Amino acid sequence: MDRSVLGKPSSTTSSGSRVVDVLVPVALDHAYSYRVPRGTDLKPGDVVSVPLGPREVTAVVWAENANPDPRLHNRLKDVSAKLDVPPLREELRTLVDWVANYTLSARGMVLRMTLRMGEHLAPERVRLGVRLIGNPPQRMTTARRRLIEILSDGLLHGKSDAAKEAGVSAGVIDGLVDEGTLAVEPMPRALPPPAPDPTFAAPDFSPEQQSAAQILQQLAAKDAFQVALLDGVTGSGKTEVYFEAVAEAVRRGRQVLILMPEIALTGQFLDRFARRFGVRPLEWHSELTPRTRARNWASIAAGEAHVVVGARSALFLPYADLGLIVVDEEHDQAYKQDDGAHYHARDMAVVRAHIAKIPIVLASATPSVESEVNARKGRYLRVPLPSRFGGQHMPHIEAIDLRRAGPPRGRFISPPLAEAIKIAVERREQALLFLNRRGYAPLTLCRACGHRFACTICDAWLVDHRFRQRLVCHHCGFSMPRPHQCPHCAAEESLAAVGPGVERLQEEAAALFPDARTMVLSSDLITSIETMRSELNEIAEGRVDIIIGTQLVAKGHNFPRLNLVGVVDADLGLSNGDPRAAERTFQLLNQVIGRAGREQGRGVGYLQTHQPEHPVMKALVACDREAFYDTEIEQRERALYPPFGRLASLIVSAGDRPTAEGFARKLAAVAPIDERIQVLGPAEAPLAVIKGRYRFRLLVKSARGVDLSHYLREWLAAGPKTKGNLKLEVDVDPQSFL
DNA sequence: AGCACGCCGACT
DNA sequence: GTCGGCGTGCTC
Repeated sequence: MDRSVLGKPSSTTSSGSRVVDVLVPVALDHAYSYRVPRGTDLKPGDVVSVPLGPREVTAVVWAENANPDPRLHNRLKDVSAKLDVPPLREELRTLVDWVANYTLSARGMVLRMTLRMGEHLAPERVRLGVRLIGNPPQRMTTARRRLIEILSDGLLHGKSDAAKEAGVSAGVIDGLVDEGTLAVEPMPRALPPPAPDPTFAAPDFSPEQQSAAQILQQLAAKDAFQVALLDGVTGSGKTEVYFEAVAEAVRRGRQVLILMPEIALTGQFLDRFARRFGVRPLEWHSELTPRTRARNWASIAAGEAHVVVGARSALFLPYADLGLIVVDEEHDQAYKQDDGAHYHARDMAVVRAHIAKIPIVLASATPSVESEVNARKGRYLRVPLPSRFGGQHMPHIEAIDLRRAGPPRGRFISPPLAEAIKIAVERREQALLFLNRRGYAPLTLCRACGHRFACTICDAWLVDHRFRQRLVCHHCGFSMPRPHQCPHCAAEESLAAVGPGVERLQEEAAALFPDARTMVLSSDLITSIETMRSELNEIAEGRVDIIIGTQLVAKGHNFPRLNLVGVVDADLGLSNGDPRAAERTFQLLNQVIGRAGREQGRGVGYLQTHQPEHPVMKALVACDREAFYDTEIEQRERALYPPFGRLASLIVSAGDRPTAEGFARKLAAVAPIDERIQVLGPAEAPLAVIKGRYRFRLLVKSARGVDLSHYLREWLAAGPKTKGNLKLEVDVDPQSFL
């Protein structure tokens, strides 16, 4: 039969087998075609195993292919197997395509994020159990007797559990099986964990909280896309309020995703959830073991997991029936992923909710300027929680003008702040000193010749880490022992630490308050989520008087006896020329100071600053959030910065300066002309060299409604091709300008 | 992203 | 003579 005459679409090759397009989880944008073995039925979304070059990969059927490319004629391979997991729903496949298109990343790399389950997706290993079925053996030994004793109830015991309990090896069991005394049987599958119970503990709300909770609950009761901005000050009970939306979704039998900045995934939060719902939610973050990861993945896909609390990667999981998304601390920078695919999990969460036609709650005490503008324009539903719960007061905030009341040379705690700490410690309250700088000192120099210690492969100073006894580069991780001699002029013991880091601050605090117990909380001193959880517990139990922390301490932990927060260098984030510097500083300082006075007493915050007249400081001191947003929004609007315009950044890097610069210039020269789009640069990137790679940046700026991704795609397709060690990184909607 | 293939330095 | 460094290019 002549198919072309009939014009009938056909998904069969000349040899008669069907062909499907399969998206493989590698850096490829296009799907590959595979033959479908006879007797196998495959639909889009099915998870399969396919041969790819020399290996087998887990991949997903993306489409039927009626007309396989004839150039592939006999190079088509067969799909190896269809895996026994639920197919990826169309909703998720659309999200993968959408995110890849928007961020200009390969679709295969986005798919990979949904398949992040390790290579452990093999069917749950059947655990073996052992049971007493026959007479005692001919030869009785002490080991055998102990084992039989444990199994004397006639019930099925886990094989390894029984051996462990009896203190014998598995060989003893096998011996008794051969004798007919014991039998080995498969254990029934463990029951799925119990569902969260929406009625487990009814919340005790203030009228204000009640009405906010009611709005969110109504939102969660509808199968419609709607973004709500839950806008509540620190301590207003935001979490408990959005739990009511979660409760409603659970009642309706739908799944809920709660996204959090990774570091905020604390035991405290899980306990709070358990207090409301009777069980802990399912966790998803980078520290899960492969086994747990696979199990959680499967339970999410099967719809057995009801509520998932996860870091940004949890957004791409294959939920069986997602009914609600919550993005906690929606303004947090940690939602932006910058290695590999560049995406903002909060924005992509809104996209997923839109595709799935479900509600989404963004929660924050200091919304991103983007979300604030969306709420002001009515695109998002604002749900306000304006006051603290349970009679708590907002902290009283004061600026300490370092130009007048600064500390003595070489010290960083000003007299007024020191006095306040002294009083707090005497009252047996906690104090927090906040400084967003790891290590002991950000710069080391030689007093004799002025030599400064810089990283050899980055454009950055080496940071003194006294605790580790090393000088460390914060960009590439390079480190060297702290020398005693200047490598430049050979002077002995001439090196001076310049500027403060948290370790140096601890030294100063210990000298000022010798009887106080201090603790440094800094990401480089914390090795895992578990150790962080235990350190936070120590603080919560009151075993620390003065906490000295980097921005790690800003996240949602409750320190019950903390009433004083001192910001050691409030200007730190403002100086780097980044258009988001003011927003970020405002959010960070607001959050840090908000740690004070949450449980008892009235919190006080001190801002050590050289510019008390800066809009950020003024807004913080006056507790006038609106004033900050007003000025910030006005400035963004005037400069056509996001959200009033769009940005993309292209970073060209290479092992040598001329190669990087030359390529960046060639690229800029072929940028298509479009009157709505400006291409700025190339200019040396703010961090001009990282890991020995020279970096140049192009900034693309456009009006709000422009399809920047499309423009970039056309441009890059026509532009020069990268080769050798030349690298081009595209970041649509960049958050950081380094 | 892997993984193989390929072409130049120090060694069982 | 080989082992192995990582540059380059392909994977239906």
